[in-house]
Amino acid sequence: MEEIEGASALQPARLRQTPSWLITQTATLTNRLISAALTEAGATRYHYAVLAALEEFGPTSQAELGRRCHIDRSDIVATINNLVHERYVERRQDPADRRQNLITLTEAGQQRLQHIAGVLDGVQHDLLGHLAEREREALTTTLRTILDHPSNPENGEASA
Amino acid sequence: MEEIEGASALQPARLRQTPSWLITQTATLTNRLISAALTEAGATRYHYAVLAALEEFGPTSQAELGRRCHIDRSDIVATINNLVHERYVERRQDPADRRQNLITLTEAGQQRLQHIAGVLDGVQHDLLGHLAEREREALTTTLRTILDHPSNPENGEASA
DNA sequence: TGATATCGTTGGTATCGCCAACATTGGTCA
DNA sequence: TGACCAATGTTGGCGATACCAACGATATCA
Repeated sequence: MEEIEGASALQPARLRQTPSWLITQTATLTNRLISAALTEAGATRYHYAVLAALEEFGPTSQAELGRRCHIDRSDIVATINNLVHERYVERRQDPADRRQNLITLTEAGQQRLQHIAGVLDGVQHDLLGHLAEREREALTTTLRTILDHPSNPENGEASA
Repeated sequence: MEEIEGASALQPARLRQTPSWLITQTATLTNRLISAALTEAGATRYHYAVLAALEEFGPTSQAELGRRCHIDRSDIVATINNLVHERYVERRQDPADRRQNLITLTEAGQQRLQHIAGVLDGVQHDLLGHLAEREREALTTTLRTILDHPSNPENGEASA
């Protein structure tokens, strides 16, 4: 073992001083852990987002689901297809507006959501378990602040 | 305007209470801003990472660049091809170890790095400019802590 | 009625991260 | 020395994520 793997992996300081870089780097790590856990559970993050939205808001159209979860309409289609196939949601046309599909969470879908949430809790523990409680809270607060700021295109439009 | 775009985009509370979700969500926003800025500049994040590594560590082999920047060997190839074509780096075989290519930063590459860094600074300002200085520092500190933790596979291997 | 907008859907694009395989080269060990 | 293993660069591919463009069907508004 002439060369230790980790020892040669010193990152350029410039990258470690670039917050936006740190964010994406952390997200890469997070995604790796989340994907591994979710893949094992046969789910994706889109699944989790959609199920969570349905639980909280009840039957919702696909377009609305996309807006709430920041997922493109076209990606919602595949996600719903998948969830329908596994009987976690039901898709039916809205009689009041036949352009829309109303997506409904099933009982199995409700349980599915609980299970996925548990998986994510595990990942969260691996990822943030070593942080002080205050630090963890500060992190989520800061991230929410960033996401709610007008620099996020999602927020800029609403005028009233 | 019967329905305001932003108003219907209320995220499920469950997502806003899941730190790992917030991280990836923030990263998505960050990537969107970064990609837009970098695309306009004709660069990618791989370009930035590689140029930064070359500036800091001098001529480096492709494999070593990959390890330092957490980029796969195969992706380094395309990145270097691109940078060579634009004359930002030079690729030549290492006479001391003919398996390796030594990648060298050119003068133009140095300036290129400065330019990209400026672009990223702008994004950073849009993204984090509204945070208090202390909050921004706490964020980078926390993210570095997460990245340096053993939950990151990159850190686990090195034993000595 | 005609113009406009929304919805679901299909299909395509780009980045990113990763993996398998191969030939070349270097180092190690019997 | 020769056999074996490791590292490198390269090619090709895969899957997840995040988009965008366009279409037909439907709804709404002037």
